[in-house]
Amino acid sequence: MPAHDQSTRRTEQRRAILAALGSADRAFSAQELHERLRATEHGVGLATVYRNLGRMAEEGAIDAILRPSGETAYRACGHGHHHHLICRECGRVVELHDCGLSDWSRRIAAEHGFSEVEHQAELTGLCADCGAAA
Amino acid sequence: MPAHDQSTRRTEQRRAILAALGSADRAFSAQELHERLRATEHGVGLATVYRNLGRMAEEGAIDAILRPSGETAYRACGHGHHHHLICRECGRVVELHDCGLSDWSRRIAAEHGFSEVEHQAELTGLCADCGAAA
DNA sequence: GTGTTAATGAGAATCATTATCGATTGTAGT
DNA sequence: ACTACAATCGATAATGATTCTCATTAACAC
Repeated sequence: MPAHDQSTRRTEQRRAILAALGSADRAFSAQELHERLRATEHGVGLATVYRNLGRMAEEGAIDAILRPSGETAYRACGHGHHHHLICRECGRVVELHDCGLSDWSRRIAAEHGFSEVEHQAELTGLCADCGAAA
Repeated sequence: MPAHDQSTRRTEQRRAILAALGSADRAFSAQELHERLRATEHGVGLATVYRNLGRMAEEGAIDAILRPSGETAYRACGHGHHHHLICRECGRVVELHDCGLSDWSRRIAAEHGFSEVEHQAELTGLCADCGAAA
């Protein structure tokens, strides 16, 4: 009889990736994460890091943050709609669950005849530590 | 006697690029622009397209829009702080000079001890035409 | 016109990301 | 515990966007 399996498997690598993301309060690109994991016990292949980050982001398990440079960084986030406040010096990320854009977004969209609007926003600045150091 | 020149030169290519951008109400990636210019009178080299778009964006002459895929698209925009409302079907872009985010942004930043905050926001949706077609 | 030098263009190089494919390894069923 | 088999892995080739190289071209001050 065939083993009719099609669910997501719990692999050592996926666990390592989630652990690494979960223990940090900043976002990592696939490359950075791969580098970081290489130092630990069993390194994880680069392709595997990409695969898993991509999948997890699709499933909504983690958040994808598009950097100005064009690379994608990922972060373990709380669920639900939220935005990010990112320190452009150290990369620290603060989750903002208090979204004040819905009204503005809806109003603007209506004014221009747009439907099914979604908004995407990010705040960048210097966090308390980095701002003091400057 | 040395020709002590160091300002930006008015080249045929730069003019072509600006003209192509100015005549459209949507954003183009460097590749798209290069493709489009190849059809015209004198084509413009890909490297030149990249160089000029990059420079113009730096100088603030045009706006850079980061697509979800990671590529950068450029558009001739009015000056001053503004956001974009983009149709995710046809790519049409509407400039929003009415920014309702400054207060929200400042308040959030202050709450978390951040300084020198900047915000970046984009609205995506279906424009009147594309929304009707769906 | 002439000289200087920024700008161009064809192609090589780089960087992030994705695809390939044989070797592993979870897991359900025994 | 044992087996079967597809999901996953990992090394590496391939892709796609962007940047760099360098010889050639062309703006523009004189």
